[in-house]
Amino acid sequence: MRASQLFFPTLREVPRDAELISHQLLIRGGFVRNVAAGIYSYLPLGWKVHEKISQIVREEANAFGGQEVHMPVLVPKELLDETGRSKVPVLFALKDKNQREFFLGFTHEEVVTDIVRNTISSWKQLPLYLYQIQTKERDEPRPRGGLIRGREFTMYDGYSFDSNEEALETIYRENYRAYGRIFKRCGLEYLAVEADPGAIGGSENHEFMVLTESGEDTVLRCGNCDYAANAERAEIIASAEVVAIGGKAESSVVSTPGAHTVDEVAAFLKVSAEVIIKTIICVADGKPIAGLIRGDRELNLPKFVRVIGAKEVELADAETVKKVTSAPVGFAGPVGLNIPIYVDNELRGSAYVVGANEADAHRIDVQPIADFAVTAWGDIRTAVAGDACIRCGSGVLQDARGIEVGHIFKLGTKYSKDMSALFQDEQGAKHPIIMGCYGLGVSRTMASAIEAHHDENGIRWPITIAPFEVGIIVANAKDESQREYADTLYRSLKALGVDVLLDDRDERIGVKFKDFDLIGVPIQVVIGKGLAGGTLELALRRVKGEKESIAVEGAAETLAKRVCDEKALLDS
RNA sequence: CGGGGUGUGGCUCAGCAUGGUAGAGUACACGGUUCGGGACCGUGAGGUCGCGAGUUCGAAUCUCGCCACCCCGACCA
Repeated sequence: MRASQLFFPTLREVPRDAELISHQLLIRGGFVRNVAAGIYSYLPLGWKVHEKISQIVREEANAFGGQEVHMPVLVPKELLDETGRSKVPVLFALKDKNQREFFLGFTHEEVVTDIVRNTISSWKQLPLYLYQIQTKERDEPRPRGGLIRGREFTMYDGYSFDSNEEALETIYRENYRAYGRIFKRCGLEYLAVEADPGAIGGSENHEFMVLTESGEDTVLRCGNCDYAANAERAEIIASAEVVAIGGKAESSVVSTPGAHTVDEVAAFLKVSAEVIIKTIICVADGKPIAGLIRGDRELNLPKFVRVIGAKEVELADAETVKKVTSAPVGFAGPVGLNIPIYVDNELRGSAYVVGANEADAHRIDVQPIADFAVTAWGDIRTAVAGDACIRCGSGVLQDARGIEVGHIFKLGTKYSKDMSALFQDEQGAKHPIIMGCYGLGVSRTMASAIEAHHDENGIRWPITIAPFEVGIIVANAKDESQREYADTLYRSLKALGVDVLLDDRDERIGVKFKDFDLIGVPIQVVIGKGLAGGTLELALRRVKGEKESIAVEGAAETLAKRVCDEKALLDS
């Protein structure tokens, strides 16, 4: 491509509405343009990157026997009624001219299961793996960060169909490995972590996180074994035993005027947050309950739901808190509380500080069981760095930030049962097909790559997903010999299969450097004053400030080889 | 959905407190000078000041309502 012909409207300044670096650079580099909240158009450069990522995903899915299909964006309501998912809140809904109801596809389990149940009837037709790379529509409560979380985005979604658990295990591992290869080829450092399955259900599942400082998720991994989990999901080893009760000081109420938060209470009483207990009033399936955790910890709602066996748990509003504790928010405590009290495993000590259930007062020297009834103990707090590893017991968890770019699930028979997708075994007996689903955010991977690879001048695309592999800069567009040679080199590189951008614009060289750095051309060649002496300059975007000299003689071959070398660094 | 913020040529912003009919930089067009890291001079074109009411002789500016977008939280299949 010649830059003079290429539509890539770069921006000098940071767009006002873009906060995240990937969002800023995608817009500044002319990759995407915003249309509405969470909805973007891809311009030529953006689409090239998008398609390069898609192609890598496609190749890896095909490699384990995946077959590409393409399902519709419009999904009839009746199909989602079969699994009850027509009530999912993020659905975009619309009607056709006959008032028939449709949704815009947010994921395609029902659609693909419908295809399979109408075509598959025997164990001999399994296994089957179908996938698509398609636009998904979700009316997210809060789109954010450009391509990181959009309402319209591109997702790879794969679906496996098997007749037995072993086969599901096999295809699940195939996907697990393929995802690893995909992110590696895209030049991304990733981590597969155990995760909460959420409402999609199923048993085993893994999230694939791209590790970057700006990630919105916290992941924990063991320094000793290979355990890794989303911090939300990571389990915590229960304390060995309950400390014996007896001989402890009588609890008493002290005045703590204006101290609502743990920090304020800790400062006022001159104690550490570790000896303060947070009493968090929640509503579980309509009934108030209390969850007790250490002052410096976070209550983990998914864990809490499992411990108490409720369908749904949410934080109580201020009014409920007042009704239950007869005190304003900030002074709730377990002593004298007349609702079920669940206590985090960690709180096995004595002499805690808790709220006194009256304004501006806390109670000190409190011990669970001795001073209040414990409905049940449980793991209800969110794990943090420093906690012991649940798997090996000896390692300590370390934290990192990540962006969730993929999530794979063993679904089991959840959807096949709801939709009667059955197969007959060798004996002729009918069973629901065993399924798995595998999602990978293509557009989110694109943004994540920028989050992971950028500097103050712009994007540093890994060469495998860069919009161009090599960029040629003509230093002086008015120099006939430079222009002619650049054109020759450009044609030679194209003939060698190199994806090359020739900057033949009548611009000062500074403009060209800035644009190339901004859009992230990985290998940059300058045809300048050295041409007369038989040399060109070569710079790598990923290496800062270094230029090397290469010979004009065989330059195209030299560059083509460099492209291969750079790719090999990622593919090894 | 709760909290905060922002809407003024394509882009980034000033002007608003104390109303008098819109300005800079950049980008764009033309001319000239430049030419190895976003050049300089000159000329020119480009704006229903988010939308709608209201107050006023007069509203970008004051009042009320609405909308859009961004950030934090809730949520996130």
